[in-house]
Amino acid sequence: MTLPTRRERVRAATVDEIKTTARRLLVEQGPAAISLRAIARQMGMTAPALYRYFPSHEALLEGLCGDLGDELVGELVRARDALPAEQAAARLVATCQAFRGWATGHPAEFTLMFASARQGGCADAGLADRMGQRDREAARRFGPVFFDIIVEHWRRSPFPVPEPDSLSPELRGQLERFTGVLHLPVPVGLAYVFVSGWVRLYGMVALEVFGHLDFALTDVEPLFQAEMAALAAQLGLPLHQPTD
Amino acid sequence: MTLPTRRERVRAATVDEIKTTARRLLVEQGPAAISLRAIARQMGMTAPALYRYFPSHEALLEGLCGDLGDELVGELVRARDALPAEQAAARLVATCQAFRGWATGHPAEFTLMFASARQGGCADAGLADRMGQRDREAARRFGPVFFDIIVEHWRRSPFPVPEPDSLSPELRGQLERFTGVLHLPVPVGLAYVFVSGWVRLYGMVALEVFGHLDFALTDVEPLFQAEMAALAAQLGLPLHQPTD
DNA sequence: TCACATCTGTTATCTCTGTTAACTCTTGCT
DNA sequence: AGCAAGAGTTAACAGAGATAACAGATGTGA
Repeated sequence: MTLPTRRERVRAATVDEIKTTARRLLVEQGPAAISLRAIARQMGMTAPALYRYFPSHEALLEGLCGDLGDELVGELVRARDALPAEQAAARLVATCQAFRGWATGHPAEFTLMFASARQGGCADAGLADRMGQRDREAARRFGPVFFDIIVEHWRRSPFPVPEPDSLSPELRGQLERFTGVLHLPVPVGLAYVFVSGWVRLYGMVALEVFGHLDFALTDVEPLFQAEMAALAAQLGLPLHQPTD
Repeated sequence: MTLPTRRERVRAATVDEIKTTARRLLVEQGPAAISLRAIARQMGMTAPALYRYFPSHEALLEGLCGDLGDELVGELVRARDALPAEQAAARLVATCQAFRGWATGHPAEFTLMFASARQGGCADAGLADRMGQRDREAARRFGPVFFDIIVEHWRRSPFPVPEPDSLSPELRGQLERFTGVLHLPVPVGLAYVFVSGWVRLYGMVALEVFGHLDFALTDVEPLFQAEMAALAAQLGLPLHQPTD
């Protein structure tokens, strides 16, 4: 654990400025505007200089996505810790609202992080690299945040979850492996509640940000509140949502 | 209603070949490979010739998305009509499975259609144009397909839906406007069931295609079957899913 | 203090992209 | 036959990512 040298410090600062500039271009002019030349121009540099900091344009975007992920996780944690640990259900709802708030407040960033095709599963395994697979661990980092809160709530005040027998063997096996990896002594039904809820949360937020709900709704807020109320009820805590 | 002239026919055929070629490039080499020059090369033409058929690269992608939408809607209708109209709940489940099947079978196409940011709602109204807003009516076309089936099922065998009073005034107002536009004499609760279900379906399929579920599941199929069973149960018809 | 090596930036250049203008040839109609 | 519209070409421009070769600055050890 040695101190960073002076060079390392200015280098880190430059890396940070590059990503900040890239993000400003993303927000102000869209993803297509994140070009090495534009970034360099904004910084008073020339494009090839950026290759001293990132090996490629794609690597720069990955770095940006990493920062965005850190920021989003920070928002979620902040929302969680704003409420006392005893009110775990309220914490979960607040964290969900923070997730939606960040996504709708930063649609360009959300799209960059979440709207890329999967890694495997295609007929051609290498296809994902050619498609915009930015942050392979985007959801890998946010899902667990919610799961942790759910587990914490369930420990404090257990609520009914599906019985193991009510799940198909294949699904139960996968969910058991998931909870097993995390070394958490919780019922599989809780994992199912989590995954099912994560699907609902992501679906609603993504549909809203991508504008795929405005064929029916002009404002997603009421629907979101209703779903949050349903979620709270499912967690055994009928929550009267604050009309913020 | 006049017959298409010979010129119009060969022109339509060329337009079709352009979109087919673009799609092949998309599937084989990713979205970045859909360049005018690559398309023209594959067709034995030069790039500027394509401007006789599409005013811009973006317009070409929009046209492609339109075709993909037609294909997907066709798949959904085919899945629906493969079952007798009396089994409306089974029809709905089959249509959902067709949706997932097409999305997972055509991840590149699905991403192109559904993973673009919204039109309005940004601080800057013109931002959406700079972001990849391809088919503004993508979801606008698929949602209603599912809603029609739900309405049909509800007419044949009404199942319990949320009471109007259980919905917040804002949400109820929006849902009433939605059903009102469609001139369908159905309860608002049915619209809520639809929107909520559409969120779950889209969320699950998008998470699967984008690879954002593999932190917990290696195969989404069992989860999907479970959710379909839950959906069928909600519709008043406990459906024993076929172990395909 | 001097010398050497590393780091950070430059310019020049390559191939590729979307796009436009100007031109040629073919097709179809009068 | 003649003429206009359509469909294709080549040439060119600005901008993209990426690489190589070069120029100073920075930091380190003799």
